[in-house]
Amino acid sequence: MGTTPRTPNEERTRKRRERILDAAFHVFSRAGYRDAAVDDIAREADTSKGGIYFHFPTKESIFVELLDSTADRLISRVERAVEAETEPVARASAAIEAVLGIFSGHRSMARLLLIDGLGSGAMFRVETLRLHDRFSGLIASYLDGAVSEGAIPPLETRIAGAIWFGAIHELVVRWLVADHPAPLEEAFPTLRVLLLRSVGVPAERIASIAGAGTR
Amino acid sequence: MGTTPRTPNEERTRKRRERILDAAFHVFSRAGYRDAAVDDIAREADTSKGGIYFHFPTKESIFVELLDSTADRLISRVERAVEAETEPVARASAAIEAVLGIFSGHRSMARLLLIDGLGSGAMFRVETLRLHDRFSGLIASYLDGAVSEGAIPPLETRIAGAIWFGAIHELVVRWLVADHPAPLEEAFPTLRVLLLRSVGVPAERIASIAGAGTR
DNA sequence: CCATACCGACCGACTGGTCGGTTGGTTCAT
DNA sequence: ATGAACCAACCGACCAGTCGGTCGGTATGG
Repeated sequence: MGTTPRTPNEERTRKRRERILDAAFHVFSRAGYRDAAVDDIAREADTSKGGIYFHFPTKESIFVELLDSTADRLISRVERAVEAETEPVARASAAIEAVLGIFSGHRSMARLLLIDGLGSGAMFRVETLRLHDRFSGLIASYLDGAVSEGAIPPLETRIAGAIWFGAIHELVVRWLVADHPAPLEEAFPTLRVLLLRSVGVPAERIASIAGAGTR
Repeated sequence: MGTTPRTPNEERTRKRRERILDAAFHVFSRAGYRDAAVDDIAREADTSKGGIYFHFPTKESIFVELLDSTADRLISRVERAVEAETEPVARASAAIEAVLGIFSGHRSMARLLLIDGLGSGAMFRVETLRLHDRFSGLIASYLDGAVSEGAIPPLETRIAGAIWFGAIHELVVRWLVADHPAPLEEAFPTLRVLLLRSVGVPAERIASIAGAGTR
């Protein structure tokens, strides 16, 4: 699509942008949006503030682009993991596991996505909530599938999606802020059981999926 | 206890502090911590910046004191609501309802407690997480009670507490940020069913409590 | 009853520093 | 040589915290 480097110059520009975004990612996830100075990003990207403002109109635009592309990547990875399963409850379970696994392997990504978004200003709150919506919408769609296949009783899947997301969010945030790394996957079995039970998956079914999912 | 006003001067000082805290509460919950200038608080409290710095050492100290006292009040209100019930599952249900009800009636309190805390800086993240801990610890203790009375099967109540808190948190944050007020209590029935199911409360018991709780 | 001294509470101008964004000039590939 | 890419220096706004000074009330003592 738009990724074809017509001239070497365009390629160079693309590389530079990428480098700035990478640096911004690191600085933001280390210091948070407010405390990250554009000069810091410039230093980390081996460029200058002016150089950055040639490629991006505002500091905010860097952050938004970073949030969006990161969320895109994350969601597509979850979707890919879920495609491996066919049965709706197993899909939901796979989604939970995928999210925890990805975050577990990318602490700073998690930090950026889940904590810094709410960082400051109405602007960001809206942006971050859009992100929450994408996730919980994804979950809700799996739950809708499970309902229509009769795997679980009918329920307000929008609310359930939000609840699932909130539960996962809280566990990840705790893991992020805790000093002791305390492996995130450790909480997965309990989380899976609670979430599946919450939407009315029968106990036997949970047990059977548990066998496939945990090891 | 310490509330005896020895001299009229002490009383006056106490009043002044209180007035500053009230103003800070309003300004913080309107603008967020970072965007709230101490001058703004001074204006709202009908005093001056110097006046504020006579009573408080730093801007941060105002915020922390505000967070703590607000959380204290909130938690004690929840505990009082829960004391009315004796049966452990009903207690948990009452706790959920109480939290939603209180937040519903105090939007700005909720905003301050749940959103602005994560606002900025590691300092605050720690402070806010302490608050999350208090809540989810409270929930965990109710769940422990339910487990020991045999009302629900054994489970990792710490994790379950975090999950419950995360679920509630997410719903409240959505309600806070949404433009349309969309009554918070509306989500309560779904939330209660999902949370109670998640910890293994039998369906009949949930139904019986539902009758007592919703109207 | 008044005058002097004193003090806690309070004020607002100022300081020091930070940081987003701009600008005018320079480098470099083509 | 020409324009895209880049840079260092700079600007202006903002803001937490400080400081010298004011003021209303209270205590003292004559």
